[in-house]
Amino acid sequence: MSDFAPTEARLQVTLSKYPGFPRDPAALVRLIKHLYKEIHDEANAVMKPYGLNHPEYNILMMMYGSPDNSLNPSQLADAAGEKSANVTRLTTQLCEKGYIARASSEDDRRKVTLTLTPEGIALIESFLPAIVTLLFRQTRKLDTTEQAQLEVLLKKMLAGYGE
Amino acid sequence: MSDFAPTEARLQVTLSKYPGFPRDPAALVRLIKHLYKEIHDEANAVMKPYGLNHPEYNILMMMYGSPDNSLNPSQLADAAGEKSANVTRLTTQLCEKGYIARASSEDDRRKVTLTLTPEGIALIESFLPAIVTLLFRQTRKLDTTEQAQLEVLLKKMLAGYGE
DNA sequence: AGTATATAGTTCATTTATGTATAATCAATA
DNA sequence: TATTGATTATACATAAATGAACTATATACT
Repeated sequence: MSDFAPTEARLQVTLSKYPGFPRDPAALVRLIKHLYKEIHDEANAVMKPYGLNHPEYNILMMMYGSPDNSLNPSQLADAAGEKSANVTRLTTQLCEKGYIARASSEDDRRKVTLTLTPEGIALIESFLPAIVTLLFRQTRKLDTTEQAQLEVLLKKMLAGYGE
Repeated sequence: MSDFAPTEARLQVTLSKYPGFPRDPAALVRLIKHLYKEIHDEANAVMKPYGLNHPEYNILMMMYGSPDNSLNPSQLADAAGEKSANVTRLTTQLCEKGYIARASSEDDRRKVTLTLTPEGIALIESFLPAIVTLLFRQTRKLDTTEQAQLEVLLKKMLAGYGE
């Protein structure tokens, strides 16, 4: 189990040295950091047998979450939280593997349309059972009410960014 | 403001294509991913004037959170959530900048003791006001009760990992 | 004591991510 | 319709992170 107690002890020490340090906000940020690290590492481990890593998984799932299985690179960057240069690299790899296809848009020829191929969709549906298992495992300490509460609070916190 | 609505729409589409997909766990994981990205980017921006990035900030703060301002590389790796090879690189940089000092332990000569220098402590205390401001800003949408609730729920979720 | 096993940390090769510059296209407007 | 200013995506150089192999020291076992 991931133990947060050492982090709390460090926050106490920090507070004793620098009394103005906001303990609770810092604890939240550190918790999110820890959780993200676990999520990232575990997703990487689950995807490895499929020859993918976590960012590639994200790219594929963002496209799968689109009604027509396709997005532009900039939409993908936004959806997956990747820098655009990184999206180019990741999608190039996925194209080379045959999971997505590139096509230049007709309406705006600056744009590129990326679409999941049938092989890409088949791949996604082959790894989704493992992902579903992972997601349940990662949230199993929270009942459905707590999950809903947590979602509300995280959304609220997210609303404080970039304004 | 960071908008989570597109993510929710994508989850709906995913659910329609693959009904077994667990909507709420996936939403939580994606929220944490988004939040971490914001935290990471904003911390990088705040630290840039001090010639540091987010991981370097973390290293320094983990040491500052220790009573004697010192930790071993392996403790640092654990505390900051970095791989040990990365800790070597980051701490070497911070040593070169004069913010921390390396010394080999006396009791166990395999171990290395990393300690904040007076310059390192002075640097930390010079950027902490900006960090405090950032932390308040990042959590300003949550009142103190909500922050406490969120902390409880995140800790509970974190407990589901690595068991 | 002597040998195996484990641990701490670093090094190095490779992979992954970022920032900046560039090319192509579009939109507005003078 | 030419010109200017955005926008979209990519290329390229640089930086950061990872995994695997390696060195040195400590611990356990017989």
